[in-house]
Amino acid sequence: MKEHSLAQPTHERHIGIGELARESGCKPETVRYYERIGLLPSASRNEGNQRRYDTAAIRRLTFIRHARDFGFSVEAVRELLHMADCPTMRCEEVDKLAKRHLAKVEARLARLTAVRDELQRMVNQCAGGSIGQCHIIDVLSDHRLCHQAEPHGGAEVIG
Amino acid sequence: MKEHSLAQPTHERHIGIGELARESGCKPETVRYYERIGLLPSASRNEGNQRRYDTAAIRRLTFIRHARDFGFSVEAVRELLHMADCPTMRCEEVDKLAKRHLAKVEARLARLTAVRDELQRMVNQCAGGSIGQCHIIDVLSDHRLCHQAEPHGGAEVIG
DNA sequence: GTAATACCTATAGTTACTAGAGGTTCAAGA
DNA sequence: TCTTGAACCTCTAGTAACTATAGGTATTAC
Repeated sequence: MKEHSLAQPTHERHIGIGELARESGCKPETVRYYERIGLLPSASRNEGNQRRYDTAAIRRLTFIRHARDFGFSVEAVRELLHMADCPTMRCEEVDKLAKRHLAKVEARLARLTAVRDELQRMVNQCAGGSIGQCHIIDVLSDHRLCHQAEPHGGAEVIG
Repeated sequence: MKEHSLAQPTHERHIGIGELARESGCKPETVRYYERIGLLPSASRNEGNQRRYDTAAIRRLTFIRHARDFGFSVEAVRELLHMADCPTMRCEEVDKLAKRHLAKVEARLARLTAVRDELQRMVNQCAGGSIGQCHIIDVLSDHRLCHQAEPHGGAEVIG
């Protein structure tokens, strides 16, 4: 079965930061940022001090972007990268990280669904009069009018 | 029918910032922050320069927290407050704001659901071997293994 | 009176980037 | 070869919505 490492040296192709960014779906500033915070190793430079990347870098950045897209925090991505760099390690740790993350996503999903339902109710009940009789303002003003079973969590539910 | 204003002067009760925070489910620092950015008016002070609040302030802060809990941005809350302060205004604007927000919530919900499904698939397929054969690392490394119909959006999906 | 707690201001830190200023290098066309 | 425009460089500051810290004052309970 295949073994994957995100740091294999390859000599196939050397591209600039712009192309790397385009290929992995982010911006050059973000690539430099990831280098600064140590998610990407310091890139090699050409004569004119510009960064050059090989396919290993593309793979590593794609991994990072993909993990970020799944909602893993930068620190979690750092851990995942570290683990992916040790292919002989047992994968229980990865699994634990993924499961913990899944639990967070599910909690957030439940909360967001409740918010959606309540917003829908609010919007549906708007009769279109003056703000003095507006149901939306009512719901936002008075916690007792809220149909949600659970109390409101933090404001970070949506982002 | 009742009219609600968030700025009615009342003289029932005067409480400190700690109690206000407790009653509306946030921290004193947050209350001061809201005052600083103008969501709450400058509070009156007692002899010793400490903020005192009446029930109107409790109502206003509850409104703010509730709207934030629903995921409205601070700027949207500022608009909602402004509208709630004019009870004779037509409520179309509030309705528009709520509907726009609902659309955002629904988009986010769809995305988060897709992420949840993929995470679940990832976790379920973990056979518990070494990281070299770990399916989770695979999925994160290789975009082609991802079952999602839509391309990944930004990393801000989850917060 | 004293000690614990609550409060005050001002400033800096958080997350994960993004944007800007001001300057250098590269690639293509005339 | 020269020139122009895009891409690149570093460094610093800005974003959202708070949160935390430092260093000091006020209030309250005993």
